[in-house]
This record gives sequence, C-alpha cells and structure tokens, in this order.
Amino acid sequence: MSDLPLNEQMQIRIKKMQELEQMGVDTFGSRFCRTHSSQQIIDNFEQLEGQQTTIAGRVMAIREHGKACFATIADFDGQIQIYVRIDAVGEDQFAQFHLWDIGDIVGVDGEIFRTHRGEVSVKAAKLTFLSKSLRPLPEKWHGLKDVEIRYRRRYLDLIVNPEVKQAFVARSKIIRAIRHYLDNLDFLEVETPTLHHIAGGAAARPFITHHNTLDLDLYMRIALELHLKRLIVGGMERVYEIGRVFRNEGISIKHNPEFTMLELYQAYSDYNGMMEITENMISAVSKEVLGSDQIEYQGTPISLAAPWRRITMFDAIKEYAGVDFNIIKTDEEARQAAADLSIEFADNASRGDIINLLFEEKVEENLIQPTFVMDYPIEVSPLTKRKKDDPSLTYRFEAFIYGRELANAYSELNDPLDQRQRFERQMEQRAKGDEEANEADEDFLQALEYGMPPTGGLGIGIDRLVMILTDAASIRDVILFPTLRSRE
RNA sequence: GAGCCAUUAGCUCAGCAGGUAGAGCACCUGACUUUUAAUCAGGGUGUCCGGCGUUCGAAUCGCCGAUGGCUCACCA
Repeated sequence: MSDLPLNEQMQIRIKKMQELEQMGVDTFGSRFCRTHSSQQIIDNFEQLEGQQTTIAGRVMAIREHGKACFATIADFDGQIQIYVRIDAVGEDQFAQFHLWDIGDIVGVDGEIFRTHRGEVSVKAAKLTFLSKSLRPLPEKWHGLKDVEIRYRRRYLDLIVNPEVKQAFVARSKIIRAIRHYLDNLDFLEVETPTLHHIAGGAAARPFITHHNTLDLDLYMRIALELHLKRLIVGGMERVYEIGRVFRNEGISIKHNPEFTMLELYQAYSDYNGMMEITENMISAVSKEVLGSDQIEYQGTPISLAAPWRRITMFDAIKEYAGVDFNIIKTDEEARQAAADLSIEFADNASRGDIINLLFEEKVEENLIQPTFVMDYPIEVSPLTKRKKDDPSLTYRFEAFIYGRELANAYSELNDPLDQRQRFERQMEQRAKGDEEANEADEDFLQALEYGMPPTGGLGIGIDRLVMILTDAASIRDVILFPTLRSRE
C-alpha cells in the first residue's frame, strides 16, 4: 500500500474505508443473496409495488439531500434508484451511507415504490456494504472515451458505457444461436488442437511456440480445417468447431491476431449445400438475436434474408472490372489485362493469380449486400475440389457483406493424389519465398488416402459476423480484450 | 512495416503568434426529508506522455522515443 502512488481521491477513499472498518463494517464483504435484479423490479413494478426486495450492485451516482438521499445502483441488467432516509435506516446506517463512494459495491434491503417524480425505486431499510472501490470511476455523463483505456481496461468501459455490455451480450447470443442452429441440423461440436505441428488449412504466417519437455517447436493454429477433415475421414459426418485461431499478421479495423472461426464440415454435401447453410443460418441468427434479418451496418441497409445473390468470380470481374476471363486463357493475356487497368502484379503471376488480384482490387468493395462469389482459381485454392468443366477453377465460394469477406467454403478436395500435387505446388511457392503458402501435411494426406467422402466445408469469421450484426465499426469493439502493445 | 493525427486534473475537454495551466463532472467543507446531469455557498487537487535541444523563459517550437487511432501494406 505504501508504495502505491495515491492521488487525493484515492487517499480520501482509503480514509473512508478505514472509518467504515472502525464502525465494524466489513469493507470487502461476503456472500449476499439478492431477490431481484434492477430490471426485474422495473419490468414487474405493478406486481412488486409495496413488496420487500434485496438488490445489490455498484453505486453509480449519489444525490445527497439532507436527511433523505438518493443513489443509483447498477447491476448486470441495468440500474435502479434507492432512497435512503435517516428515519428508515437509522442514524448508524445513515452515517455509513455518507461514507459510500461512487463505485462501491453495496446491497440494499427495502420496499419497492415509486417516487413523486415517477421513478421506480427501493426505499432502503437496511444497507449492506459489500466492496470498497478505491479508484474514482470515469465521469458519468461523458463516459469513458479514451479508446486506449477502453481496450486496455475493458472493465471500466463495461462499467460506464452500457452499450459496450450490450455488444458483448449480443456476441454471446449470436454464438449461442449458431450452436443452436447447427445442433438442430445434427452437427456435432468438437474440439481440435490449437498447437499444431504444421500450421495448415489457410494461407497465413503462424505464431511459433515451444514445448519444453518434448523439445519441440509447435505452431498456434491458423485454421481448423485439416483436423476437422480428419474427423470426416473418421466417420463423424457432420462436425463443427467454434474456436480461436492465430495469425501472425497486421492489426487493423478488420483484423486481430487472434480471432474466432466457425468451421463446419458435412459429408456428402458440397459448396452448394454450404451456401444454403450460410444464408439460412445467418438470417436465422439475425432473426433470433435482433428480431429481424433486415439490418443496418454503418448507415447502410443490408438484407440478410435468404437467398443471397450468387455470381461467379468471372461474371463479377466482367461486371465490375470489364475483363472477361472466359476469353483470356493464357498467363500472358491475363498479365496484359491487369497492366491495362494499371494494377501491379508479380512478374511470375499466373492467370489465376491475376484473376484473384482483379477481384480483390475491383470487385470486393462493391459487394455490399450479401453475395456468394463462386468458382475461385485453383492457384489460390489448394484444398478445394477442381471444377469438372474447368480444371483451372474450383468449387469454392466466399461470401461478402459490406465489401468484406465473411465466409469461405468449398467442396473439399478428397482426391489424395491431387491433394499431394497441390501441396507440392504450395511447397514450390514456399521455396520461392511465399511465407504464407501451405506446408505439406503428410499425416493429413495419409488420412485422405484412407478415403474421405465427398464433403462440403464452410468457415465463417465470427468476429466479423458479430461486427455486422452489432453495427460495430472496428473488430476491437467485438473482442473484449483486443491485442495491444505492452505498456511496459 | 510506412504516412497522418492524438496524448494537459480521476473522467470529458479548453489553453498553442513562447511568459510556469483552466472549465464541466468527480472530489473536499457546509446547507437541504421525493431528488435524478438534484440544487445552493465555498475550495483547484497537475510528471501538461517521456527524454534531449532552442530560448532569459517551453504544455506551446525542433529532434528522438513510447502508446493509441485512422489510412496504406499484409490478411479473414
């Protein structure tokens, strides 16, 4: 305590705490049984008026008024006012009340009533001090605006900015609704390792860690895919996992180094089945959590109602960039088309690379309403089944909302010989310096060699879905403790 | 990783042609038995993000650094 730097307000609070202790009050109390939450009392006032209640929460405001004072108590649901009269609580407790600070945690027994001004309140008969708050809270009116403090000390953000709590309640409901939806489709929720020998299933740089006893470098997973597909091989025909993945890349309004992915795999389905699940599940989740599938994101109305628009990548590029890859067949022609649009590309870029580039540069930002973009080039889809009618393309789609990728899905590549060739090409890319190219996973190949049924697989970025559904501008607004630099 | 912007009281912010810092809320003292951003009368509580420099003098100007935000790069 002595080496804690104390400002004036903290010194005063410690002094008040000591005075309470001298009065025999336990300033860090124990179990306390509540009968109602603040919101229950407010919602059911007609039935509860005149009855006794016991509430508890954090003191958010104190309005002293001589011998009859008011305070606002906040609990998880909301806030409720208490009315503290000297003739109702007695002189001793009234003296204790004057040692309360904003931020203290208290319990109150009393009668539910409505004040002359109409506010539902609790007329205190007994006050129970529960926990002392030694630091002054941010201001009640402007709240806490400093984003750095909001992220670093999220508990303060939660205490003083009520809408923040609502966003995280919504996040919880969204994930619950997804589980509910998938459970009803007989999907089995599973958990797979986060420590991987090979960081596969996506194109991303991994975090590296180390196991001491095994003296083994391990990777934090960048995707769930390869383990879940092993489970499909094992006969778990419908599986999903909602879990954290880690990608050692930049931080932005849309990116956090650790984020939550939903991946699901359904045997005997394909990417068409995955489109149906995606659009039906997201509209159902929106209805369950928000009561509607018509939402507004950052001022733009968005309809999540199924079915969503479906367009091939070629048609999308033709529409938004004016380039027709049905006609352009060679790498040379493709590079020329990119050059004509003043788009920079690598010297050795293939037709497929250029297709992907044009799409990202010219098309993505236009896909505001939910859109499935289908049939990605094989070069950027190393785990996806080839299209029968065009082996340069794959049965893969990505779903876009508000110009952002929200989901990625495909008919899973289950031909182990083709998969081996794809890995070999990825390894060539790695050898050329592409750190994000997939590493060959021999154990996964072996699993495929035992035979995997035709399967549809889907990945959805949960954080981005929550952003869309809660109208959050930044991914940090839907992650309780976003990654920040150390303050030390 | 690069560019731009920000950092002043517990919180929200002013102060910047350089003259050693202010407001509101919070806090302290007093008044008040139905207030609610309670009110009324008093009280300013500070490493002006850190360091170095320019200057008689720096919150203010310059350089270096820290942290955060936005944009770009990378990615989902």
